[in-house]
Amino acid sequence: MLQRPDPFNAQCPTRRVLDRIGDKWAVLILILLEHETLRFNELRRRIQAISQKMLSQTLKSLERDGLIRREAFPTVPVTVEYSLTELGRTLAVTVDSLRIWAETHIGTVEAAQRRYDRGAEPDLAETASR
Amino acid sequence: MLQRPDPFNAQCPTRRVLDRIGDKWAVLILILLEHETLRFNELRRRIQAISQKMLSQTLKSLERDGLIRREAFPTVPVTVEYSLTELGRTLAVTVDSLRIWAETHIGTVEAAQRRYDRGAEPDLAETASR
DNA sequence: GAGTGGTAGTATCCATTAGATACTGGAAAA
DNA sequence: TTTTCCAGTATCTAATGGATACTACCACTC
Repeated sequence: MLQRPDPFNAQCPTRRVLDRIGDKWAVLILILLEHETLRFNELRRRIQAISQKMLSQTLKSLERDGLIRREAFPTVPVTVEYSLTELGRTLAVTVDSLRIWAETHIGTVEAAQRRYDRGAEPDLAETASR
Repeated sequence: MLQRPDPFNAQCPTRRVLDRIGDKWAVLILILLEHETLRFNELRRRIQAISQKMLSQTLKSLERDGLIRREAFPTVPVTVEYSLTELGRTLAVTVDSLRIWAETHIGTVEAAQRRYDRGAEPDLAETASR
């Protein structure tokens, strides 16, 4: 390893990986595939408001990164199954903790948003001096 | 709580929260602020290739969500410090595990990409039949 | 036997978004 | 005196995301 990973350097590969992970559709797909194998249109129905194009694109990227496996069965019409690879499984666990965080703290976040939108200081009227 | 959180429903608030979290700039900012308080231009220098506009926008969203705190000091020129709130700190820990995942598995991901780009099956030449 | 719906996508176009660039205004450094 | 820094905003353009239509084949309904 030539230099230690630095995701804040735009050229560093870990940055590219983080950018991929930090993608809303990728996150949702990983979470969904964590517990079951799903087909293209099943994924589409589950992830509301995703377009076919984005689903197709995101699946392709995830496959390229070795995170998911695509298997096509020569049925009529063709059947395509998507599942996590071992690598993908390790990431899915991590990513799922984001979902858990969101579900746990959604109330606090929404309260903060209301406070902010009501037009004032988020916590205290603090504009300290130096 | 009227219904259980479902991030796959486009209307569910947890989905909106996940979308916010699943944002590459937000992820990087949270990781950076986990261990220190930083000012606007310091953040900009650290996060390579972020534009002022996106930094400004992302900071505003994170502040609105109650994840970071913005403090302005009436110096000349004005000094603005950004730090995590308690809520933000809980998220930063989770998000940082993404960075750790990326740094740990970057080699495997890059190998998978090379294999994929070399034009063939990612793992085995498997096109099973049914 | 015509129409509808399902399979897994691709192609195209347009709206939204991200990014590049220039600008603010006052002070300090070169 | 020109440049630099602070923390942004404003504007314009390039890239991206999303809506829609289409493929080709088959099953099912009417």
